Amino acid sequence: MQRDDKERIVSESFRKGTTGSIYQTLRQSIMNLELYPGSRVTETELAQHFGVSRTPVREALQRLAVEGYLTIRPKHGCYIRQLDVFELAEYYDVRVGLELEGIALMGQRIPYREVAQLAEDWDPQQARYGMSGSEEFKDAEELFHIRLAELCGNPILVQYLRDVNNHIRIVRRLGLPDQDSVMQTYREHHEICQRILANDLEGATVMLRAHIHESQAKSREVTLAQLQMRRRERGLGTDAGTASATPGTLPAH
Amino acid sequence: MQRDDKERIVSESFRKGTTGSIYQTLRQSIMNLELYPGSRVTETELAQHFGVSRTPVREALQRLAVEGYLTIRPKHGCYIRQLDVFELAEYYDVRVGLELEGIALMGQRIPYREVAQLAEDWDPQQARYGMSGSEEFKDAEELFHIRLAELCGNPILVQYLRDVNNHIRIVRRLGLPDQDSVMQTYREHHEICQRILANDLEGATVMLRAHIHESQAKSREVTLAQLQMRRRERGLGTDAGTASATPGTLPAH
DNA sequence: CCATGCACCCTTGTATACAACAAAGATTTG
DNA sequence: CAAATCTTTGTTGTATACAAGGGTGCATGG
Repeated sequence: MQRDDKERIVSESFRKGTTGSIYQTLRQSIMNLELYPGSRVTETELAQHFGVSRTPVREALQRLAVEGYLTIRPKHGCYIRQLDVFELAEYYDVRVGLELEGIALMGQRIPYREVAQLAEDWDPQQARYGMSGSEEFKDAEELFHIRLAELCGNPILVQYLRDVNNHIRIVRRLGLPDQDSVMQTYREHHEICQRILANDLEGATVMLRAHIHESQAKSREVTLAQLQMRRRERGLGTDAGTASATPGTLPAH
Repeated sequence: MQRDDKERIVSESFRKGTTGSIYQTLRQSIMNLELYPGSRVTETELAQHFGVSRTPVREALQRLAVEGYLTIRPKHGCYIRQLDVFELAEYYDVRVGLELEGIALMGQRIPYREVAQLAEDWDPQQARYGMSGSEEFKDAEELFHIRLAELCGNPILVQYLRDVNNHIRIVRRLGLPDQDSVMQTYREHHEICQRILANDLEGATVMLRAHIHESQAKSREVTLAQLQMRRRERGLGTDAGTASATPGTLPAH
């Protein structure tokens, strides 16, 4: 019937209602590292925190487990998924595979108009300097790659790319890029579009691959630094708070 | 902690227990087209059939929905996902992206021993003719691609490839290949390995791309034919049985 | 002091009861 | 007769009660 049921379900049925909001809140908390990787959460605990029964909490947790955000140890508890620098690097490589195939799929039928629009959006001349270091820039950066992939006309591929992005967004948001990085991103995005417009798909893929690999390298640094920092924080705090994620660390709803 | 939690969860926690067995059974039924695409199932119905309460059934359905095997219309029912030839083609293209990146990731560190083993397994000289048209051959064919991908050393990529395979396995099993197709598969698999061993990654990717595209084309024919056939069956049968999947169509447990 | 077995507690897994909502059909009214 | 509304029925969404299993700590014996 529809091509992207997965996304439909997410937005329509899961985002509304008790289960959906809990799922989303938990996912955000994991993303923001408010729920520290490796810490344990229990269904009862979360149910009390959200003021609902265990049922919707359980469903949200099940879903998060399927999607890889946490691990359910049967009859024992849920553990927030660990950040693993190697694993994150692997996600970046998957990104490369998907995005490059996206370019390749454009083949001869290049959607010039849309690519030109993207190129314009990322014209270094028009770079809004206020965006450096902001969340807004991170979102825009991620969106560029999604948009580009969408132009290949393969919704399933985009769906997978979104999934990959969900997993690396945690670290993607950690580092605040300096002005130079922002400008470089603008240049690279712009150049990639230009290559596509010039029918040089080969050149575009080479650039895109390099571009993602740069992000990969940066993410690696940032992750290590962040983990170090958090670990130090934990080391200083009371040891009791580290074993289980206290409900207080979750945002009030 | 571990790299492939997703797979771990599947095998450890989901496959055992009530929820797990129901999940697996339903998934199989969907794969075998025993639950016809588009038909509706209800939680109560399935619970009665399996002799359990709605809870485990519900969890299994939720999971199948997240994984894209069915669509949950809120407060209305679950619909088995439609087979869509365009969508299937898209999954094949994602496969291309992932598998090709897998080859690329081997880079300079080619695991010669393992590739050589694969090449030997698919030596056309040793082709077991009895396999033609058998389920065994389909499994082996799918496994070849997984094995090859595993050699790139990126478990996450393999995980995604497995997910893609889960979605196209439905149609992959439909057509029974003739002797010629089997031999051709042997030759191509063998040749791809040889290229890799000769350090000709470029050549290997070209071949692999063509190889998958052939499967894609075949799957397209087979799907169309199968859907036609099933539709004719449905047209002949009682119309009552088509609206909802009767429990009788599910395998006894 | 160490190993081993046991008991308790905590957490998940399942069953059941109830509430809310949507769709389809009956009924009423213009 | 048609259209709109109300009712009824079926289905999912949530809450709660109970069952089962595993982990930890303690006691006990060597």
